[in-house]
Amino acid sequence: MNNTIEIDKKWQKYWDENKTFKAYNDSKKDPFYVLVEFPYPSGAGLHVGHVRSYTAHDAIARMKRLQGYNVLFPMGWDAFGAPAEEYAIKNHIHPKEAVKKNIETFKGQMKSLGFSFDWDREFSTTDPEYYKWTQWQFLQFYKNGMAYKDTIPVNWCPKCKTVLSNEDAAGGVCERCGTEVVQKEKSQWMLRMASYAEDLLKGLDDTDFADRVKLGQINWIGKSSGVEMDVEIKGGGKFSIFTTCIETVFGITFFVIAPDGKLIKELMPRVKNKKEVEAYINETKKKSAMDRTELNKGKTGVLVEGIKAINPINHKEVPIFLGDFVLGDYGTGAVMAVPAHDQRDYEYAKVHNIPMIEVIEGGNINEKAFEKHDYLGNGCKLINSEEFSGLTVEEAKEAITKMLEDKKIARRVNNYKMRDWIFSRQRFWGEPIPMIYCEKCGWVPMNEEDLPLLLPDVAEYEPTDNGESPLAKISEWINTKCPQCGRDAKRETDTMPNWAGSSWYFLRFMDARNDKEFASMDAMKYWRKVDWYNGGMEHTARHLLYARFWVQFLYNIGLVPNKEMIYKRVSHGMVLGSDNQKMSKSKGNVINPDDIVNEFGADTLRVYEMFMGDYTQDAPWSTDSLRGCRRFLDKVIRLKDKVIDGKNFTKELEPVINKSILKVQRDLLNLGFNTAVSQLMILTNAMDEKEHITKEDYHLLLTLLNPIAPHITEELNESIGYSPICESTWPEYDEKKTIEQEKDIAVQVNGKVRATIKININDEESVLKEKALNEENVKKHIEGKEVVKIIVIQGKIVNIVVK
RNA sequence: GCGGGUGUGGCGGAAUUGGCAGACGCACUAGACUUAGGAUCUAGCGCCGUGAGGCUUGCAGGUUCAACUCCUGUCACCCGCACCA
Repeated sequence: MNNTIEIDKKWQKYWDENKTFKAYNDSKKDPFYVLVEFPYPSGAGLHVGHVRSYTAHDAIARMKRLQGYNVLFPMGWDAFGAPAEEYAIKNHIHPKEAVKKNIETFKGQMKSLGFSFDWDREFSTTDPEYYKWTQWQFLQFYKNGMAYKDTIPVNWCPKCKTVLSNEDAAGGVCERCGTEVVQKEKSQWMLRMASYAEDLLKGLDDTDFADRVKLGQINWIGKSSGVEMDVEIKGGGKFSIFTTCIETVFGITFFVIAPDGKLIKELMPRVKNKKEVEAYINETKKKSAMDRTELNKGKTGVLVEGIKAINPINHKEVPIFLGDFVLGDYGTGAVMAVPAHDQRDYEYAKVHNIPMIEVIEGGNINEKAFEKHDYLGNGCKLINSEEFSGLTVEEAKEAITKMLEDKKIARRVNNYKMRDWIFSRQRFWGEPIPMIYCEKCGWVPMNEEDLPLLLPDVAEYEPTDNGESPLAKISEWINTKCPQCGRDAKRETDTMPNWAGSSWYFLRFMDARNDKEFASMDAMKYWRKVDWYNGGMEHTARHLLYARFWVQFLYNIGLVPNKEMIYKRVSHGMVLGSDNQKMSKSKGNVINPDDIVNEFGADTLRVYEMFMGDYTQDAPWSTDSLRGCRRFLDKVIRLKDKVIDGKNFTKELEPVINKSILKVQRDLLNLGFNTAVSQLMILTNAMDEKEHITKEDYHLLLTLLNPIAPHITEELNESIGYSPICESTWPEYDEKKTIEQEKDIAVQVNGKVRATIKININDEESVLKEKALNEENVKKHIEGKEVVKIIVIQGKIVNIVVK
């Protein structure tokens, strides 16, 4: 059949014209919301990797519709961001033109693959009708004290000329261009995400994310429970440290404070070796995050002369050091150092010749001890710790904490690695932050009714070296009036990060055309939440965390019905090149889905990508295997020649038919797409073995295959005179009929298969024993031996144990 | 270093509660039909062995009538996080 493309087009048109996949907000049916991450519409077009996850969820959506659900399966565009902007800089056109063109390409490709998206809900994050609400939500953050401006050392990418969030600069390297990130002091808009750390952790209990996704979130939040303890400075003043090992407090031989923290600034007047200390502080500033972690593992630092701390537990005088392994923005920016029992402290002490005090038995002061790293939790006992000596680590932890708490010099606290969200970008192509700076009133939010604050049309989009957005050059845009006092004022020129628009788009899909609210509470209450959300593993730390934070905030101010609006999160594996490497232009191993669709048809590509392997694992591309899937579809087409009239299933096919219904519907909901296809092949083969099959047999096969291969199945189904599958229902299976009456089972002697016997499912145990013992080969193997026992598992196996 | 994951034929991969390991497909081999075959059909296809049979799920043990599956130890590879106190 070489009119595959025509068939594809015919049914795509049919679905479009009949609005087959429209989701209704006023339906009496049960809702089911399937979401695939909306793509960034790049110039490269759709990737075969997109096809994998979209087909998988398209199949789920299609089956769920046939099963009577009101399915919401939307698609849109996450179109703010650097690539469109870079394209615009190069070609001197407005990024929105590039975005428009790319969206057209993507959409055309998606339609050619027959994805059952409800296109009536389509939008782009760059639409003013959409980003109006992103800006509006920012104002809610601001008005609730959740957005603030702060001057902090931030990650700065010298190439992209913009600030990056901690998440974007993971590993000390710019996420986008790979350039080493440097630290720069800048005034930035921040969202108080750190204050949601505990809620984001707890909220995971109300979700059904895949384990690896949950772990990704937990790791990123990075909770650690410990004690914050006040330390007096000799001659007045004090500071606090954070530790998770308070039981080692008698082993303190020095303290280390962060060179980039506030504490050293406060102490500076009392420091005797100011020059040395200042030099070290400056040195640290110059170091990028990279230097400070990867390259420079050695423990640099300097003694702070003239200042001594007092160990609160035994009042011993202890020196204070500066060391860049202590971070200014984590914990209190100061640590107690117990070199006898901590790897880092040990290394530092060695470099700076600081004595060590052993306080836990068995925690030898040598490098080997740290390899074991196991004094915790194995009942080791304290020594050299006054009245606490002899207690186990666990007991001492509690007892010392209690004692310090009672004396009011320590508190139990939790610390989190996750920081506040740096929300400013010095780029053109993002949502303008709707804030105005007035000399008299300070930062003032725009009036909500003046939103959206549109991006202006300008000629140049280049970011500037001084760290200002290109918007800063457009004076007619910047200059405005203060909404509060009416005086001359200036707009914020920074824009929002790429993650803003994607933090709430799934809510907008629930009510995409609402021009009064970002989404109505009624619509959100009807859909409840995203039942099933698919996206790449690379987004589990950032996007998912941002989105959950955003939603939790909206929930707390009463704007969404649930604290978690995403229930299940699954992740697909990558489609690799046939050389088992990540697809890339430079490697020349890229497969363009358009080429495949044009040569083999959309259904072949869909079936292949479902069949290629475990959905959650990476899988290499194989054009040979793809051809095999085309052959499978050809076989389904040829099967039509065997169809004769008949309203019932062929009797002998009933077991495999019922089994297939069960397996396909179960597998589609358990990410078992490859085994669902395999079962459909088995069913096809079983039908193919028959001289004739009934129309009903054939219709059943086509219905089960329809979610994965929707075009060809509709065409064949129509050709035997049935009404469209997309308007009919999913078949029911009969549990009883899935069981075969007769089957072959194995007979083992001492666990080794020696024969197979034909049995009836109702055969008694004694009958099975008799049948087994009558087999020639079985007789041979038990001859002259004593039969100890015979294990019979009904309908499965017989095992004869002999001695 | 910490955390997680994965190891099954030539390849992609199957295997509810332990119950015939290798489903399904690819590649390959032989044959049929053919002017032709990248079509279709038939048969074969884990390894060793002519055979009976033996061996086989990274490796080594253990539990069991029975282990890819459970337990202990171990190796290899991959992916996150990483001076977070």
